[in-house]
Amino acid sequence: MVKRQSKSLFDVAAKAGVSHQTVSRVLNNHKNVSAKTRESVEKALKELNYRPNSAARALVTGVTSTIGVLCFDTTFYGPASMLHGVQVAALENSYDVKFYGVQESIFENLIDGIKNLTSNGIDGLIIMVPELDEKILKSKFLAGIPLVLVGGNESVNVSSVAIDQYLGARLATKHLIQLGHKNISHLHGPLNWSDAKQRNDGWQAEMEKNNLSVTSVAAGDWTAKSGYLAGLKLLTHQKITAVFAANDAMALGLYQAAEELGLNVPADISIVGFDNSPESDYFRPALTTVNQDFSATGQQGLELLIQRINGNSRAREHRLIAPELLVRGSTAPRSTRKRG
Amino acid sequence: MVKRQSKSLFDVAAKAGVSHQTVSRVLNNHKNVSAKTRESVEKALKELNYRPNSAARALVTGVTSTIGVLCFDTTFYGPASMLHGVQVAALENSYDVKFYGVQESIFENLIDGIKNLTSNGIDGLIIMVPELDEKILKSKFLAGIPLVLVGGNESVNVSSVAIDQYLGARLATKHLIQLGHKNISHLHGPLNWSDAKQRNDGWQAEMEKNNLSVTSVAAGDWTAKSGYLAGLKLLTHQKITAVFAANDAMALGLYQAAEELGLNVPADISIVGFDNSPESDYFRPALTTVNQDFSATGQQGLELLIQRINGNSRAREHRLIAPELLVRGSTAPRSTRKRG
DNA sequence: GGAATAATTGTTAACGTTAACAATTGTAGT
DNA sequence: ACTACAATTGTTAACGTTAACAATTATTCC
Repeated sequence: MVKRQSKSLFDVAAKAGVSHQTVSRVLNNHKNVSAKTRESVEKALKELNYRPNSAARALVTGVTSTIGVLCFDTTFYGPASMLHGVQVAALENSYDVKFYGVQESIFENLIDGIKNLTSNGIDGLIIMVPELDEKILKSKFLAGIPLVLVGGNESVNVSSVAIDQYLGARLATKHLIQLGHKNISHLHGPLNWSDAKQRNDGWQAEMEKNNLSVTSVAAGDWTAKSGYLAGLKLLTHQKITAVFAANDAMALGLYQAAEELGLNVPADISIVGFDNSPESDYFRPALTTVNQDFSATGQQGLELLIQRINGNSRAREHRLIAPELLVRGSTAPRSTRKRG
Repeated sequence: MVKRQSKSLFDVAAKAGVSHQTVSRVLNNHKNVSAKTRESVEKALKELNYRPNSAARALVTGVTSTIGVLCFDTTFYGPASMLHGVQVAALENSYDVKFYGVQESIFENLIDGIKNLTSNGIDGLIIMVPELDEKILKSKFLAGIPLVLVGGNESVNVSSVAIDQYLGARLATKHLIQLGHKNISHLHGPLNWSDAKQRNDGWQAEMEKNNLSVTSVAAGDWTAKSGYLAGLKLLTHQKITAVFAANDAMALGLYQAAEELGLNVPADISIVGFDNSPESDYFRPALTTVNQDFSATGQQGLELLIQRINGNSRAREHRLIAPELLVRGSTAPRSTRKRG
């Protein structure tokens, strides 16, 4: 509780022989400060190693130059990269970033996080969690706070940026269909995650469009292990010739299961992942996957938030960033040879 | 610049029919508030949806309940996990976390980050970057700020927590030696990273202790790709029977190179990684690697920082957390059969 | 029951900054 | 030189909180 006493405007003012307000003017680049005074103030500023007290500034202006990020607490590649994107973008726009990570994206935790972040410490908030109850957005704690949803959740009344998961899933599925596959499983993530849900929907839509059955699904939890376990079950079904996994880690687990079952990827089984994690190009075979531009997402999320903070646009905006399919070595035309 | 006008203590006080100071007492759990007034104040607090203004509080107390984290801006598994560990620990101790990520850990960037973080907005600082010039720690901007180095850097005058990279590297190397390998390469990370340096030193020390040559080394940049490229060169040397890679991603790249060169892991080449990334157990073969307890590191770093903030201990403390070797499928006794 | 003391509440000041306005100084035009 | 106006500087107040002290009310003890 030792108070770190740093120099105040008054100290600088005394040294420069001016009033504290003049020092403030120099600091904030106001015009109407004569070159001479500006110079002597800047000299004093430097000599005293003055740094502004952000709390005092925030108190009087109501502006903190800090944005809050409510995110899910994980090191999964996808969420971590998105977070990273926001952070880089914030820095470029000289905003500070305050994080609050929830271990589970349930109502109470999210509200706690929002309460914490919004106690006047931030100018705006980015919410970036796997699932989001619409009720939360109506919370009184969010009243008046510029808000942007990044990474998956949507709501008519709130600006948002997301990568089009639905499209990504369709691209992946379409690719498999074009290779001649008909029995295509989907290994989805936790369906309470909006990303998982949308990838699942995309797969389903593309399959149905081609009159293919959507009965073969398995549930994973994003981890390689869950992919492996699901794979052991899925791949014993003779008919399955391709699996669309909802992320790269689970796809890796599938590789392992395929190997144990004596199946070759891609000769016997084609596999598509999602995320384009940096290692996926070095899986053997290299993984066909869906690339997402996480930094663009972060960048644009921040852009929208700054718009809202500055009140430049009254309208809500919803942006969707298109992902792209990267075809690599884990997918091949459906072979006619019998498995087993 | 729209000032979000929230309720102040005075609004609550008026509603409850007491003075603002009494409300403050209720908020801060002071004793000597009668049950009756406390109750009515709490009612008013709730009805008005009061939330304290942290800027005002910080201004008068000098305490922000926020710690700063200066870190390297990356999504590499190691650094990202460490960051995650700190964040979780901070939340548990009800500290907020402010991040500043540098793209390159050079002097100017780090000083910028320190300036930014320390402008009175934080109670203490955790520095967690790949390399750290001792000069930076002497910077006037750090004067008086509780400080802890986490994750690799050390300095006599500053508390620190790190995972013992040197020990980890020795464990990995020793394991290979015990399996009978003699020509053991090391694929190191960027040697300006203290972690990379220490892993390299550990490998070297263990090799020399056993009178083995330390001439076969290659340089990577932590990515799988760099591991692959290095592997193509390293593994063409007939004598090499084992490689210790400085992280898991590079080890994965080595797998790929080995495969292309027609070498079997582990029959022809044993490979050890470092990090125990979640996927490493599903590399084929599963990767023998060194596990690091990142969350413990974050936890203890925060613990030390809180000690310094509270002034409980005047002495600097240096903690080293022991990593452990996980033996999996990528290492095997040196085979006597000829390669090629 | 009255004094002494403890418990509770209120009042004023302070934190360091910016905003609003007032005062001063400089400059240009007649 | 004198007025009008612009440019520069200074003074005071305010942001919302806690700290320090003062004032009041309740309790205890003889």
